[in-house]
Amino acid sequence: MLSKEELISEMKKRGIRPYHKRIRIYEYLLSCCAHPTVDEIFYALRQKDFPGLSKTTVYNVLKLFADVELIRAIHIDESETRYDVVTELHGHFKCESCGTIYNFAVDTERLAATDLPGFTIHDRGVYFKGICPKCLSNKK
Amino acid sequence: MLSKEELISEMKKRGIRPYHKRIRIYEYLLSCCAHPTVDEIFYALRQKDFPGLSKTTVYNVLKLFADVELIRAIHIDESETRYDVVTELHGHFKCESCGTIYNFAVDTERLAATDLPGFTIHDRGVYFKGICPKCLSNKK
DNA sequence: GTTCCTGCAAAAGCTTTGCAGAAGA
DNA sequence: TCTTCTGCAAAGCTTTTGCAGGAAC
Repeated sequence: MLSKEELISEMKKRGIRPYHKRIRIYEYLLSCCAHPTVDEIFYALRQKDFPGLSKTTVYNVLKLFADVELIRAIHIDESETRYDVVTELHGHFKCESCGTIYNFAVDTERLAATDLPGFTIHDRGVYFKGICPKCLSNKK
Repeated sequence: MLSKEELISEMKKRGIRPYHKRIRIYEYLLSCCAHPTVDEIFYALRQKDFPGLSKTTVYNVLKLFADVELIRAIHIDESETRYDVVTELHGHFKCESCGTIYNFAVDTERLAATDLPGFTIHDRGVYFKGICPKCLSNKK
């Protein structure tokens, strides 16, 4: 977990200004181990920090963060964009029962070696869907 | 490429009725090497075969096909669902410049072995983004 | 003081739903 | 005939846009 000063220098490094709300949204993304939707971020911060927060601002900030590659948008399913702080490559598993998204390790070497001659790759995503162990045991 | 009879038996095998429009939509998906959006399918078929075709019908049929796993929905990007006939596992590369989606081979064995103990996996997707060779050479 | 952000409201996609009429079995 | 599908219109969602007021530098 980065300190507030590190968050700020991380933003400045990427050429965006460390406004108060941006910092809180970034902090929330880092502290929240899940992969929140815009709604989750919006309601959590409005309740905790900014009663007058607008959803538009959340959209604006997330879009800005994604543009400077501070975060990554995840489109594992239709009709809900989720966000993830950028770290090393990993896969996302979405449980079709409870909706939770889990991270898992992927073999970066192997994935990098796939047959795309002459292609410039900017982004790689690995998405699995199924049922998580928690939901499987609940059904029994 | 499957014959019409094969298409029909493929549908019956999965418990759905081989109506005329369903067959044509299925044929279109098989003949169209790209990964069409609902709009592409809709306009192509309305022009060629069914002047009175409704977009609702296209949505309905695609949803039905996906439910019986005749096709697969691809969510590589926000705001546009694309469709792919189900074959063996492969990756999708979306060109950020021209929007084309290319297939590529992925190492199924390796992907299957990732660390998800106790998870039931129904669907696996590998999505890359970047610039395709065609667009790269156009820029030069 | 000037620039840039925030937030409201409205608009813009894409997709789903409800229902009456039509087609298929 | 009876079931199931089709298509229109309207609604539902998420996300984007325009613009005025306000905060930051």
